Amino acid sequence: MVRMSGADRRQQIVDTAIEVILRRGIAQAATRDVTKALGVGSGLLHHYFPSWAELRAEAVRRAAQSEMAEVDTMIADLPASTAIRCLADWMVEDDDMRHWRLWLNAQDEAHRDTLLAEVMVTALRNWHRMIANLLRRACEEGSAHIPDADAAAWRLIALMDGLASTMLVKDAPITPQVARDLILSQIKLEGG
Amino acid sequence: MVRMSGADRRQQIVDTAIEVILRRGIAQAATRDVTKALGVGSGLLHHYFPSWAELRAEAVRRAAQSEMAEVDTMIADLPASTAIRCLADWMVEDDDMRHWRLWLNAQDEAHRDTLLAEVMVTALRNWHRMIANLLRRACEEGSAHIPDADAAAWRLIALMDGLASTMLVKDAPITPQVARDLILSQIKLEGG
DNA sequence: CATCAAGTTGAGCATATGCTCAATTGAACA
DNA sequence: TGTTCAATTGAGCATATGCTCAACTTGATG
Repeated sequence: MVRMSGADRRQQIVDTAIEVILRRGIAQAATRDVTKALGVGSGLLHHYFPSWAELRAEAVRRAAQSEMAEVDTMIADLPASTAIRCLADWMVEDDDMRHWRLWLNAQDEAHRDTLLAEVMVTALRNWHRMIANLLRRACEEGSAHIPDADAAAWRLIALMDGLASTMLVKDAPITPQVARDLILSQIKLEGG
Repeated sequence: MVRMSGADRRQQIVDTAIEVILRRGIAQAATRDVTKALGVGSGLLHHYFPSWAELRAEAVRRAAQSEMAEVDTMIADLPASTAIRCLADWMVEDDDMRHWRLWLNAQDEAHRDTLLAEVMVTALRNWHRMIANLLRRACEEGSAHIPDADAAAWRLIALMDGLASTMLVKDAPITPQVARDLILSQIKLEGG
């Protein structure tokens, strides 16, 4: 095996863990999947991460961060009203729902895993801040009248979570198209 | 071991499976937990159920049915406006969130398990019908003006799901009290 | 070139899980 | 009383997982 510096190897392991988790789902992903994908021995993984729980949490943290950053740049230069519609589209266009799968699986696993819980709470707060700010911007730009942007943001986030969770069930009554419409109608209800 | 008729034993096994699943969570519940709780051999379980997946699906189906029935009788004789507030309270008062845990875990597991997916889709449809009817009743009784009760019901269900899922995470920013307020404000937004 | 710290290995332990199957038990019935 | 068959047993197989640890390898350093 090629020899790497500690920092690089660590990074590479996290990257691979993200891929594995996206492919197999959090509950099904195992340390062996990661070491196999990297072609390294099992001991190497534990040399850098004391436990699978820690690696997993780190992977989810990084995945969540990069996803947030992606959306942030996507909507940064758009008028708020456009950005909001973009967000609804983006939620549905996620190919094969991979990112939603990651997010929802992680949320479920977080009910049992303290490390993951911390990661999810942080990510959740970040999403809330971003969406609440977006709603406030819409008000300032005159394209919306939302009395309580914080509450509205929580409602929107919960709605998206709930819809996504249902969409992922086979033959669910909620299709991506329906979900998108429900989100847009919710935004109208909020005063958008 | 006491000898039982096939039908009774089957029933008893499902009952015990529900208890075990409520206590340990779906992902953590194992056949051994059920047989141990019953004090029977492992073979007995597989004599009545071809696989753990089938028993598990049956247990979730029955749990969901009895929970729906419970709520149904709770709100049947109330005025719609009161019933709606009752529902919001009921969601939050679930002691230790056991039933939400079951519902959310099952939904997550349903992403991978076809049998569970069928159960969840049926349960979801039932909940939607019940809530949509409740909203329509509120309109008839003059306590609400909701243009599209079906869409409103989907939004409410998704909102509850999303809020519950967040609430279950340790140190989450959404407390039961906040969740209750968000649901009630959502109902107002819908025209209730 | 010798040394040494750090990267790396992988067999293997401990544990957990679903499920099988040959054997045993007991209740109902003739 | 004896027969029959469904109910029941439980050791054990196959598989999967996280993690350990003694040993090995390699690149940098003096």
